[in-house]
Amino acid sequence: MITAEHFLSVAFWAGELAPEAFERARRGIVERSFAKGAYLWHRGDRFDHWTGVADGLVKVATVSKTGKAMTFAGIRTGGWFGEGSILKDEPRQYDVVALRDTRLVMMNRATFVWLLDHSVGFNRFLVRQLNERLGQFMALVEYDRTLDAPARLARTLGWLFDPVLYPRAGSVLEITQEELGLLCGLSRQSANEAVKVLERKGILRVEHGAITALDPLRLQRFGE
DNA sequence: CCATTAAACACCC
DNA sequence: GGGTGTTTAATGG
Repeated sequence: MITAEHFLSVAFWAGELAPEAFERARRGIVERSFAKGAYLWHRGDRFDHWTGVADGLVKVATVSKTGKAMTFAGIRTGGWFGEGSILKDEPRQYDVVALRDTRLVMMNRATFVWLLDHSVGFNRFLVRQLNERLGQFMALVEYDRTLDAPARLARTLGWLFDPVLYPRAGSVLEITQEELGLLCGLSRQSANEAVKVLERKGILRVEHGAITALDPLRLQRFGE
């Protein structure tokens, strides 16, 4: 179980819950740490928790039958994910890997279902999040075939600066170019090159181990 | 061939 | 020490 302050600090949507729902949610959450490189779960696992990133960075990916790696999303501190498997009560569809040392907060299924049945605030949050994700996945369709390296990196970054998914995130993201490469399927050199192209275009600023988004909206739509 | 990447190295926060 | 910029050799489409 986690404290009320901690809950509020890792779940921006917790503020939308009525007192009873807030308390139920808090009691249904436990925290757990994962080392860099560790799998939070594999495709096919039964993992009965809805999950938030309290601190860290995580990659949601799969490998196709032909062996091709495919990244669906990166989740940074403050992000919540995995509601699909809980809602449908089915095994995980994707692998999830910690790209750096990461602390997770995990809500058990019974609590999630109770919130779904009793909390309007929780449902509003979920609908908003699912709708936003839908938009991202539609953008993924053209991602692989038609976009060059800078455009792919820009969009990957755009998701990490999504104001609906990360309303308190601000414009600075602590991320290394190696981690960025892992997220969008580029080598470190290519990620470095792509990031400099985008800096020259004035839509972001590169710092040591961090990226500042000067224009988050243009990041998401880059290459359109 | 050309493009990309892994590996190795030297800087610098 | 970890992250970054660059070179070089290997790799693969």
